[in-house]
Amino acid sequence: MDESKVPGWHVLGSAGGMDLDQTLTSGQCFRWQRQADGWHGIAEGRRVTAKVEDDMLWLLSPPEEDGFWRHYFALDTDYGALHRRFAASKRLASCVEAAPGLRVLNQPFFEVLCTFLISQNNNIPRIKGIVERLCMLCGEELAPGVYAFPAPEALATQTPESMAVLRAGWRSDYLLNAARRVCDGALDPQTLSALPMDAAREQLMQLRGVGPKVADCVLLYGLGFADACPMDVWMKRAMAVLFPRGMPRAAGACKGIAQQYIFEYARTHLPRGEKPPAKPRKPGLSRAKSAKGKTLPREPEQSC
DNA sequence: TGCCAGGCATCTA
DNA sequence: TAGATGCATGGC
Repeated sequence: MDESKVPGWHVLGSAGGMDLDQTLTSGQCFRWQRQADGWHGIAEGRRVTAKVEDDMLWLLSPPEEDGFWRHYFALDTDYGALHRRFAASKRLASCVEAAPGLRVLNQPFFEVLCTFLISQNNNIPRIKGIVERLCMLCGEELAPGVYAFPAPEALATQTPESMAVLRAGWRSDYLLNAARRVCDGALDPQTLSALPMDAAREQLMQLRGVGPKVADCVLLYGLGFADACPMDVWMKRAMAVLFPRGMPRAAGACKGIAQQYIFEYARTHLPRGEKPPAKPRKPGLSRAKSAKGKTLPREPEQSC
């Protein structure tokens, strides 16, 4: 037996201040569970248990998968340096203070696409439930009762009838269509990654069920477009973090997303020591929310 | 029990 | 073109 393939606890590397609780509960991923021995997760057919001790990231996984997880956890991004730069901005410093251990994960494209299609007009507990049922329906069984996220080919063979068990509502059609577009080559992550970000966003939005929000999440989490965060989106999210008064019930999730956007925006847009540009003035949030009287209250501007 | 959710497509004025 | 509405389901 090849000993190198035996899963065992080992150090992947310095955690660099990463906090798994903050990162894995921020709403960017949906297949992690906290258990007594650490965080249990599945990505791209790989199972792992992860924990941070003394700022070292420990994994219980086959060592040959270390490269995958190093990329997944973005261990090569120097968040310490980022945080020092953020200190120049009151806004960013507030976000860092709220969740200094938050990191943006690099997740598999198809998993991100599907989970964020599921996320629309939905809440996180239910999103997780639908994702788990989807994996049980057509994902590979990695261990008794443990399923990988479905491959596009496996999902594409499903039907609206077979998808009914997901209880995902109209989102099932979006999932089927997305899987089939990936399978027929019309949607290819490598091609998308090679495009300029705006072109990649435009192509994603050709997909039924993908609007600006879902497209940006796929660009950011699933395609490595770290700057998939237009200024107005960034500022909307920042508002939710810095001015929580009047936030809807999902404030926790909103905060997580806000911080992720802020980190990535600042990382790619702010030259060292430079202040972020002024916030453009925009009307409130989405039309639908305004119509329902759920618009976040506007707050006075803060200079950064 | 009823509101609302990490949107989006479609309809209407 | 902007605003309104409906969509399926379940968490809270």
